[in-house]
Amino acid sequence: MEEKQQPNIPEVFLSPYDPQNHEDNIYTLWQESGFFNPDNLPGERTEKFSIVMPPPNANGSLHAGHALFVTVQDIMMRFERMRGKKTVWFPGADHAGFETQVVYEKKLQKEGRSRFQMTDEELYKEIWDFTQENKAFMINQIKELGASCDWSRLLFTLDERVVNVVYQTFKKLEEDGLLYRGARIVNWCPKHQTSLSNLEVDYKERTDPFYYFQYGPFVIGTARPETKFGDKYVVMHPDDARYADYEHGQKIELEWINGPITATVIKDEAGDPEMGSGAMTITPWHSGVDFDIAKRHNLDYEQIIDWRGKLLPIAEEFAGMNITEARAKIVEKLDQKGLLVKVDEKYEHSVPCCYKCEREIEPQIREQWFVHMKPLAEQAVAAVDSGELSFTTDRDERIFRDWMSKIEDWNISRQIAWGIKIPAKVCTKCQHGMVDLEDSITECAKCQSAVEPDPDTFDTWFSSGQWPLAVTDFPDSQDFKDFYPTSVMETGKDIIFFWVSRMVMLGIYQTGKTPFSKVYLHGMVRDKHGKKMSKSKGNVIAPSEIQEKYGTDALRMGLMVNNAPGTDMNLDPDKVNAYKKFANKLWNITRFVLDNTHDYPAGSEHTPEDQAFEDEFIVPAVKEITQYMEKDRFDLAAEKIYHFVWDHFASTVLEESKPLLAEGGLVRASRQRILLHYLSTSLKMLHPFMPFVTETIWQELPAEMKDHEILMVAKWPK
RNA sequence: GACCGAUUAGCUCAGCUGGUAGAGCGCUACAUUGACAUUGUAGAGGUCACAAGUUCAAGUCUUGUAUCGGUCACCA
Repeated sequence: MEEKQQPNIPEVFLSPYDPQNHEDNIYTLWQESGFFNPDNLPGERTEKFSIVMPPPNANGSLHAGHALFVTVQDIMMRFERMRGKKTVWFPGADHAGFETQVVYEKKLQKEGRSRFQMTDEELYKEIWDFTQENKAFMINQIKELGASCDWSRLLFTLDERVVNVVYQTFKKLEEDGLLYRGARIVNWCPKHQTSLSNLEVDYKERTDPFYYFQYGPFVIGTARPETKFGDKYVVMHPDDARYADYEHGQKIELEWINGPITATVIKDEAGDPEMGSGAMTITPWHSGVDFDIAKRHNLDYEQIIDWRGKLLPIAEEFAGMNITEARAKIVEKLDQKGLLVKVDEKYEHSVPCCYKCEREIEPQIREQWFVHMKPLAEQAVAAVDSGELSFTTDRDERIFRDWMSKIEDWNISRQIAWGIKIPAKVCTKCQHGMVDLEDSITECAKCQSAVEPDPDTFDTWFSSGQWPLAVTDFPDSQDFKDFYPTSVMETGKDIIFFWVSRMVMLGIYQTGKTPFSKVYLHGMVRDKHGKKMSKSKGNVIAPSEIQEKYGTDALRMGLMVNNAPGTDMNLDPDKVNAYKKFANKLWNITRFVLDNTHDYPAGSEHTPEDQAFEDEFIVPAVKEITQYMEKDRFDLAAEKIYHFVWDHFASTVLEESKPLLAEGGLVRASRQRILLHYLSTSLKMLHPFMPFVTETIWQELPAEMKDHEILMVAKWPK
């Protein structure tokens, strides 16, 4: 009884583990050690291991998805660091072009302001200040998650180094004939006043009326009567027997919305005889399919709807109306003229919408920069074929190949202020575009007319696609030589096309090598019932709140255990709580071990029984866990360690040790040795998952137990 | 339209190359001045969606069916 009041343990173990008391200090310890930086790591390290962090958007606070990727990548980093590799994790922050501008526009709206009342320069300046503030906040949150990244290598996606790489690539694409500027159909968002890439368009299911109109001798169908003012071509399949009497190019006089017009018959394979009457009119300015037909036959095209979604003067009495208002009135007028044949009220189709505001996309023709993707995609696929690039699941590889096989040219121009300026001049007369990094071009190369700077910015993903190059400081730096290609790209499966595929293509394009040799994709983090987290549902789980309540280590374990890679995972606070208890279990195990080993005679040998015990249990456990780690099965490794520590170490080894320790002599010493070995092995294997509590305990252990004074760089057990 | 995934305990999910099922939470009973109540012990609860096939043996492989979910493409 008396002895219990003076246990032989550091005082800190007398009360339960409290994460709040230790996490900040431990992170400071790591940071001050300098070991986040590969140049400072102890020992000889030849094999390299590097990860480029997907830079979080500097426009808000971290969500559960961030917590997941930080955890997964930190586990990879800590594991490889302990295995003696020269490790570096490059952190970053993303200006996130359109995303951030949308966030900021909402903020402006709340304040009763609008981006359209400001100059681009004013807007840019305000968003800059906004992101810098968020960036600092966000970096702090990443640190709180325990991220062992090298902050001396932090990069922001608008830093000069990034801009330089992007400009060099832009120039090279032009020189290689892979870049063109042209008037093409783009996805135009009338609300955000910018074009979007195909990936930024969502298709929404709608049921709308579908109208059939008498168009001269033909019946044509449409869901969009408001685009039909300029339709003066009627298209049908060349083999459609119903229209055999009509010649390609034949002119037909007919009555249309605002009076008589002359229509021209066009025979084109795009006409689908199965669809409606088999005849259709086309609106090349506002439809991709129609645009292609018009190009094939060199037809005229004219803009019907303006950039804000209102009808232009060609609509005569309907000019200035927005399209939804005009639609009903146009139908009414055609009906009065006896040209409305019938209406199908239940026409189901999907319409393209802006992925941010859900407003319908209005296809428009606009001069934009495009990149020819096919040659780039071919190289990317070749890298997968050769094994230079691999995916952790076959499924992801198939998805990647499939997308590459039907890739289309990429519109990289955006009409937003918040982004990297496109370094180009545009002819004021013929619209010819010229790449101009030096800002030295003063007249059009084609027609010698005056030029002006291209007002547009790059699609964020065009610069993000070159992130591994910028981060490693392509082309001449030591980092580039040491760490490119990086070891693994770990990111969300939702951006495999947006980001991963573009990095692969542009990385190979610039260096001849894939930017990373392996792709590990994680799924979405959902709430405990598998529902998507959203502010409107009120089920958003903020990582910081979980950390405050259960500790960072518990959150990390909760995100890893029982969550197979690549699948969506549910975050349940009760599950996190289980790992808070686990951290405390480890804490109390340590308390018991230290209390019973203070008199351990250093260097004493095992009894044969204890040696056999070690061989039978510790050795295979370490082997199995290490194999899981090597296969990126952190979910299985975490669970295995959990059971090793709780069910085997605590419940079995420790309990069985109690009588043996009481025996004294060699039996006691041998058992002490086992307990110490179990403890240090457990701490090491658990460290990648629960870095804070394991390092906190490590700092309290006697020096003779450690192969390095900091657990983060201690040796992974064998 | 094309492709993909899922269907395992009350809930949310693991289960690798085939050998009669696991985790967390929840539930029941008992214990407890003991390293730890952020505990321990014991227990209830699953014909692993359905059908057929391969096999000595299938949650695990093959085929089909049903239900749910996702991605891509497209529509005059």
